[in-house]
Amino acid sequence: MAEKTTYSISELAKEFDVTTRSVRFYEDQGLLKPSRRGQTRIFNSKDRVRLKLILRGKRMGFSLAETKELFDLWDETLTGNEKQLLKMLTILNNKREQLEQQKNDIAQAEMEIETAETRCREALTELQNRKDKQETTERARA
Amino acid sequence: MAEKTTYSISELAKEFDVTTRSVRFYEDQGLLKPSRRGQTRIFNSKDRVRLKLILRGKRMGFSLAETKELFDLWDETLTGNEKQLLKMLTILNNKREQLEQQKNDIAQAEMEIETAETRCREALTELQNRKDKQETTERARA
DNA sequence: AATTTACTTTACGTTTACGTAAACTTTATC
DNA sequence: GATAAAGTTTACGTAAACGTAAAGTAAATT
Repeated sequence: MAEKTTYSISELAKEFDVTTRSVRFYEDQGLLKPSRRGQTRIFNSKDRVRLKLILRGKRMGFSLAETKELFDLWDETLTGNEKQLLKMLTILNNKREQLEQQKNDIAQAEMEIETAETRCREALTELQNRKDKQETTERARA
Repeated sequence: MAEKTTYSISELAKEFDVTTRSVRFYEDQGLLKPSRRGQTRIFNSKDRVRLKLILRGKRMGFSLAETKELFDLWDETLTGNEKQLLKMLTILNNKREQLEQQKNDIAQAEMEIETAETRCREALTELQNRKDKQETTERARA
């Protein structure tokens, strides 16, 4: 079972549930660099990985520009001298800190969700109790 | 040391490092509801909490509209009937799933950062080795 | 009293991330 | 060979989240 190595625009769009418009836009912004057969775009597996990263970035609140910056930097790094490599290391550390912040945010949010849920359930049983009580008084009157 | 209960717009802006413009915009969009003394906005601690939540939401990739929806829903829930409460519970579950997704995203990102860092370090020692080698050959020639 | 400082409203401008329509070409299918 | 299906470019439109400028008010300071 060989790995598929090229993709059409609609294949990628379908797989990641985005519009072809979006994919073209990402190319326009320099985030994807498909080759061409005639006019038609041909995406390879590197493009596919990048698309995945773009979307994950979005979910994490990154702008396309930020994601592009990362891509570019990484490309530079690969061909890079010592300075580039060191720069990349500091950037990676920054990203790490960002991720820590996000983990804290998520943990907080989870706690708040639990609190909210507890309150909801309490309010529900409260309502339930009142209903029960009303029913018994009604029965008493009968 | 009593808790501070009211805040000016600039106090809040400074504390959370946003512009007053943003704070006014959030009010405009119905996310904050400060009272007034004359024309001047007076924010209470509930507003302060909400501002904090707004910003955390942003870091987590939520739009203002989404955050507002949550605020509104929670307000309704507090005064709410059974239907509202049940609706809130399902929404809380959805949020939980979103958070799970984000945790996965973060975990992935962390792994990729580690990989990237490793490659960087390898490339660096590689460069270092070449430099050392060159120096020794130079010394040999002397 | 004059000025500075902090606020206010109104309103137009800007960037990001696409949507949508129009008009055209290439490729696949009957 | 006609027609549909998928792809293309060009270009204008839009919603979100503010920035920024203008012009005025209120409160504090000198």
